[in-house]
Amino acid sequence: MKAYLEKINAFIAHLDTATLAALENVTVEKQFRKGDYLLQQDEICRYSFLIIKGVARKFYLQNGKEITTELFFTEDLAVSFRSYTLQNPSHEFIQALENITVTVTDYTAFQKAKNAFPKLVTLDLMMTEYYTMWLEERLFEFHSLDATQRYLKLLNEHPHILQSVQLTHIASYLGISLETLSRIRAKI
Amino acid sequence: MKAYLEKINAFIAHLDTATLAALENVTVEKQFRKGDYLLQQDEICRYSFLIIKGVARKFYLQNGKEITTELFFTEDLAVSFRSYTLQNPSHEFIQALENITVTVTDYTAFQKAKNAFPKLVTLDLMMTEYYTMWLEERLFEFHSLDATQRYLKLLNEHPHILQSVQLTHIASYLGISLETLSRIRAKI
DNA sequence: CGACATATTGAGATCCATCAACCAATGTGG
DNA sequence: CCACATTGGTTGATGGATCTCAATATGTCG
Repeated sequence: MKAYLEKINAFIAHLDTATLAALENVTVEKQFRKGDYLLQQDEICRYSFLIIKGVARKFYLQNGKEITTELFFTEDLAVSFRSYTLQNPSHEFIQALENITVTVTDYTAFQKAKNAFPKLVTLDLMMTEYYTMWLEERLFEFHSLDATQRYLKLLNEHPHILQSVQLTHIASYLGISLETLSRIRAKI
Repeated sequence: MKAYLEKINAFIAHLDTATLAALENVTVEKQFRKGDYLLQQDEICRYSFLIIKGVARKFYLQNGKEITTELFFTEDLAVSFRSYTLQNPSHEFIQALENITVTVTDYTAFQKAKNAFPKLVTLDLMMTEYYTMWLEERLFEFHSLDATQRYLKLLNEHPHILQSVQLTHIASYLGISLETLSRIRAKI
């Protein structure tokens, strides 16, 4: 599946200059400071954020508790998918966990660019497919792995995660309590 | 989100005749009998199956046990997404749970049609987005709902499911044991 | 009817959550 | 620079949700 990311990057690299220019035209580089919100609940997700450097997370509130649903690392595209796609108010937040650098793409501008440059539709499709496969993988984890296995898999995929994401968020992301995570770690 | 399905149908309804013809050219109607496999493990998923009538399921094997990952009803598109997208061998099966009618679309033919008729790329994107939002919803269920809540939600979304899907498959789909499902049902 | 698949029920074990106490590191105001 | 609050993490005790195994019941179909 990592291979598919390379395919996407190759696809971008081989775009004609006009399409590439159109793509670059709708993106801006931007910085956020640790703790900043890239998106707040009830806002419409009007931008996608490609992480250049740093870590962010996506979460929502359930009875006042934060449920972390996704962690974003370098090369990940941070959006609230549903809000972005439907241009509806989001029930999710996106927050920088460190000072981060991102390239911001405006939804409306990108849609217009897609109309003018059809290859961008293909690109959009490929990126969506990639996210979809990732989601299926994550669903598999919840369906078939216990807490320890999920933690080990995460560690395996992101060996340096402990340096940038606190255990509270990791536990929430794994769908377990902080205490359980702590005990899992103690046992290893 | 149901609204998005309508948007997709409206999009299809308003396609120009040439594109529409191209779309119809790559699909065939077909029947399967109860128990038949639309896709087997290790096969490449070379077709998508739009369910016209009947019910099917997708599952994989884990230590010889069948884990049902998705149930397909009328208007659903039955594919092993990853296998279909990457044209890799599938680790999933797709099986008819009743005698079903589907429209089969050939992957390669559809890709070619997309090259000739760009609006089909947009259609593909929309359908993928729809599936993606569905996946996010399902992930939310695993992340935040207990077994009883998941069952009630499923019943609510598919009131007639008990007539066509046996409890064994429903339990597996919900990520719980058959016994637990039986007890949940007894309590209601 | 007999046979096989499907579902229910009971008992015990296991995983994980919750609540509470405690600890360590960090930061802040006086 | 110290006292103390705050945040993040650990550890212990207990209970609840769910699993597993086994026995029983209820189909369903040749």
